[in-house]
Amino acid sequence: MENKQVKPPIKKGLWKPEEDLILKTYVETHGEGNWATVSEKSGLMRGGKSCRLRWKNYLRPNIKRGEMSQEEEDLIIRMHKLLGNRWSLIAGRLPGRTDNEVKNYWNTHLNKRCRTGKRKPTDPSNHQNGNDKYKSKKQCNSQTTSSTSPKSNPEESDGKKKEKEESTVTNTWIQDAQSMNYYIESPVMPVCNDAFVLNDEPFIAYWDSFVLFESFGL
DNA sequence: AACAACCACAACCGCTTCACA
DNA sequence: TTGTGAAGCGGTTGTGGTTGT
Repeated sequence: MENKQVKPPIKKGLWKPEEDLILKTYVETHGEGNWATVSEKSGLMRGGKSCRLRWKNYLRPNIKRGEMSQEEEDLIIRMHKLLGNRWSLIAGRLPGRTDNEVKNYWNTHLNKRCRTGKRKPTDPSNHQNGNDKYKSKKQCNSQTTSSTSPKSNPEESDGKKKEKEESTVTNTWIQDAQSMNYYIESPVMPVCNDAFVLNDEPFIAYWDSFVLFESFGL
């Protein structure tokens, strides 16, 4: 009974800089993947999930930190209208941004604004100064931009989910799009928005989201 | 100065999906 | 085809800084 190996307790809570350094060094040396062994072999007393999340959201190269630009913000709003809470998909269209960051930003900034119908003024100066009440708080890991990892291309693996979501996502998107004055034009897309329903089935549900995005010029 | 309330963000949890034997 | 472990995802909670009283 007692010969079971007692696992060391998994550490939780905020990551310390030295832990970041250990994880970063380890992943840069050995590569991503197999997160369960990363925590063991690196000596970090963290769960594999925690390591993966920390790497993905903060330590990975090309992570973009700091305030969202007006363009990014608009994109999030528009895509959320189309896709709902598909944060990984939305983040996939924002180079350097993570799903967690997009989700947090939505929940803290955009959600309430959209609910109240207010929009942030487009004045760029407002962007630098506005809402930076807490800006200096946690900006320790600033990096520059680039693309997301190729492995987790959410748009490809997303086909199966679509059917499940079609009732919630697609039923209103045309109305939303129209209300936002989008003009949909695509080689494979009928010009008339009303033509998206085939035999009671929303036509859009069978599309790859890529087509959807391209159609909106995103 | 002290404390409570508020806010933004980091991290965790549980479920789902994927990959592979 | 099926079982299993790893990875991914989204919702929720925790943490710590700022502001107001």
